[in-house]
Amino acid sequence: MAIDKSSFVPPYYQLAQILERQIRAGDYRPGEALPSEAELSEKYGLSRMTVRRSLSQLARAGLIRTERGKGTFVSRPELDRAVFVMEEFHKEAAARGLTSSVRLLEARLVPAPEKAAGKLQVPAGTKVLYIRRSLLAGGEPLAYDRKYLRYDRGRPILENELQYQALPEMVEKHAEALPISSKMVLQATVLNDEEARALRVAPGSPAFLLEQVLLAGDGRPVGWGWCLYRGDRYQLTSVSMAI
Amino acid sequence: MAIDKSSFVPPYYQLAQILERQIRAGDYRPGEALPSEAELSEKYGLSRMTVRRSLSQLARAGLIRTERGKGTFVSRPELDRAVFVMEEFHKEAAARGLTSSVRLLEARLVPAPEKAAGKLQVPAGTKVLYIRRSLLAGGEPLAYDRKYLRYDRGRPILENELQYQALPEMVEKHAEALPISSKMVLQATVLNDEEARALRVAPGSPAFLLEQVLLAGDGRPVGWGWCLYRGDRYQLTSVSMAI
DNA sequence: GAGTGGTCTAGACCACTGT
DNA sequence: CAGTGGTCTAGACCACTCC
Repeated sequence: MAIDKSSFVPPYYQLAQILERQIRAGDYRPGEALPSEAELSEKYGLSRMTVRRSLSQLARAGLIRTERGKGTFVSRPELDRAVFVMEEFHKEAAARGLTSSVRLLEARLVPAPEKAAGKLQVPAGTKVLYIRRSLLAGGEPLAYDRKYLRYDRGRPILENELQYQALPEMVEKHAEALPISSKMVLQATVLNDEEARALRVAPGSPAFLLEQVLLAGDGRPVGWGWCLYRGDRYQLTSVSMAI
Repeated sequence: MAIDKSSFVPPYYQLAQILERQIRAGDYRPGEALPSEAELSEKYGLSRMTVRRSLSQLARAGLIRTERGKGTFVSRPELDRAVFVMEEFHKEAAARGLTSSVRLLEARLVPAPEKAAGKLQVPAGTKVLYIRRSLLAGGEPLAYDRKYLRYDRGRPILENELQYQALPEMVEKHAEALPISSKMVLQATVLNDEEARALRVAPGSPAFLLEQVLLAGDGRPVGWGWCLYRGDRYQLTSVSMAI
């Protein structure tokens, strides 16, 4: 096992692959130390910086862990730990080979209800933009989205926009500050009558409840809402860190 | 804004923080180019390698993106994208300040039912280890776990172990191959009578359904099962990439 | 051709853990 | 003390993009 410097695959990546294979094959067991950076550097004819790049890649993937002054050790795999990634709606539908569209059910300025006012940090009763949308994938409803957005500019809302734009762009156009980050909470729930009707399933059906808060660059909340994903059509798959 | 080389914070990290602040403050807008690596190197008195380290940190966090031959650009924030991390049960309970424990409800060798046999890639009827456990947090059931594990060694099962050990260690001791990775699928569901009884909630209550497949280093399945998390006691929170 | 990011090197100094 | 990983440098060559 050596490094092919004429390959298109850069040496740091080749070494990372070699070490990963050795770890997966059990040549180095969990808890065991890998050769030191100096030894790897000497053995594979690479500079220490390049060796370190390979190792940091494996460390990011969770295969190894380094301890200053001691060495580099194979990690015990964290089998009961999982990472789930939820992509943007249209992107995810496209990845699954489904046509996706958004149907605007309602969009108007309303006095903020107490809960929304609290989440948006505005006085209760402040005029905010309320939006209800149905997200369709493959012609069938997949999710039902309700959101409150701060709205201070006085720009007219174009229905056209709301139907085709993702939420971030809507907020960018109509809210007072540009959202720069979002905080989400995912829960399991069962649908009430109204929600079940919107999603064309039976009341009491399971669903994911995704609560979302949009934050401006200064940390102020710009939007808040929930999106319900049909339990029979939506699931999350754990991702494994790639090296 | 300059780099303090006498600080305990390494220069690459200081520069990453400076650039992050500037991006969040809107000094560089989404789509705009950052100064080139050579310019940053000159301006902050750092070598290009060090500048690159700062930039790759910001790129990993999703704030910027590099294009070879063109430059480094501020990313449009992906507000509708979320990453959820599910930690190992005991770790998560501890993080929430709850005592956690595991109650073994059942553990015996059974002929593999058809579905389990398929998932484990063994002939139907092969003797496999079947385990039912209740995961308690703060004295109350939080999750209900059922698993099938390949079992070829013939070692006796100690109840003791099953109650206090996480699944990976159990498998390590009792299955024929060491699991090295796991694949999980997360769904929303409603509980049937048996599951609701185990979790001490009403039938029809919402729950997360976590299906888990444990894989050996060579990719062969070693274990398969589902774990149900009470919807009223468990939720996932999106993590933002830290620089 | 000039400018960009992607990779690599050889050497240096440091802080830390072990003996 | 010798050995480890953590950081930094100055320079080099490359592939790519745009003019």
